[in-house]
Amino acid sequence: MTYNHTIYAVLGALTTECRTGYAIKQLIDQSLNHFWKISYGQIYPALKQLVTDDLATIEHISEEGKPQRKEYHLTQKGEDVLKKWLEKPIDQIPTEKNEVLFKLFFARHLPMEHTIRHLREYQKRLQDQYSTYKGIENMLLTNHPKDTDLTYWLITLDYGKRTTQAAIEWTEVTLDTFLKG
Amino acid sequence: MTYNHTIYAVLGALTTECRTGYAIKQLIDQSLNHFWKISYGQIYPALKQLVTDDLATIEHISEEGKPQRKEYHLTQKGEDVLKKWLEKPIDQIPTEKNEVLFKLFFARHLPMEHTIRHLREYQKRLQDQYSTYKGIENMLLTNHPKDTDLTYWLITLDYGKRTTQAAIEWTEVTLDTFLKG
DNA sequence: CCTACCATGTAATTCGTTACATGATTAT
DNA sequence: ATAATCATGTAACGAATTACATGGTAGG
Repeated sequence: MTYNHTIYAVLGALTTECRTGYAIKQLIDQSLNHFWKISYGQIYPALKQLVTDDLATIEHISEEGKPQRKEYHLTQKGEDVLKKWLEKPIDQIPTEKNEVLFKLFFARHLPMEHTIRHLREYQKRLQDQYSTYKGIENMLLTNHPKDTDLTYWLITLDYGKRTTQAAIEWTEVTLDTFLKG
Repeated sequence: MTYNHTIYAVLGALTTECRTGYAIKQLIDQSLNHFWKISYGQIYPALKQLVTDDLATIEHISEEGKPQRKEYHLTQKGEDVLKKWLEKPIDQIPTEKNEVLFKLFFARHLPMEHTIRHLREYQKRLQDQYSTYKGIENMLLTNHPKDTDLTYWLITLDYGKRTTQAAIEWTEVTLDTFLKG
């Protein structure tokens, strides 16, 4: 039996304190945002399937003064399925679809101003992204200094910082060649 | 009227000497491979739509001793639609889905060997990718020294090289922390 | 002969986003 | 009041991959 990435993402999220679909969405948005995205349209059907396939149990909870919610917990089978997948070698290096490079490539016979504008805009966004990473990093270091998970979180952040920094440097040298060359 | 990226990719390809669906696939696989992918299942329906919408003309060609083929040429309208899109600001910075970071994040309570294995495997692939970029670069510099398109090709290659190099460095420092720390 | 390459296409399936729909609670 | 947050879901749509199906030509 083979599952898709969404299932593993939800299984993974359920190894943390996240117990509801809502909380899973939050976790992934906040912690994995720069290398993984997910929508409610994926999460809720996935949770349903987990229960059907005995990978998780569901618990309906109605607490006084709180909205009704459904808490999910991994079963042994669920943990096994996740672990097995985590051990498996990585399939593909997926190609990121980069619209800037795409436009750059096909704009080679068009006026250079457009390209320069795109590059400046892209640079700005990359810089914002970099600032966001730094912000999260500082937040983590001051607010969660004991957490053992911290290391792993910082490692994925470091990846984002390094690749973003490299992309920023690319925009700099590329803008230089266009403006000076 | 708004089109999807596939349409623009095919329009863009038709600004080069590519005239058939087969040639378009080859161009994108060879030149845009590190930031764009496409399949025949996208190309042929797109070409059909281009003709329907008057963005391209079709020409059935039967040459002696050659397989039958269909040559497409951009119309003025096609060129206009492409140019207009190329000028438009970039929508989104899409999040690349990174399975290594994903597994790393969720494997934080699992034995470290798995993670180290994944990192080494990833590093190897990144190094291969980097070599490929260098290979293409050298090929371009020796074989197409006059081409004006060359600059743009080299620029997109440079992006790939820089971000890949940054990712390689990340694997190095991360492996270090796991092995020494 | 057989493999590689040139060439075109469709259908099924999977995957993901977006819009829609609902409703309780908390803080301002 | 009302906005923000917590909470759950479905339906429609769009996009992309994969498998399938076909057939010619060139070179070893």
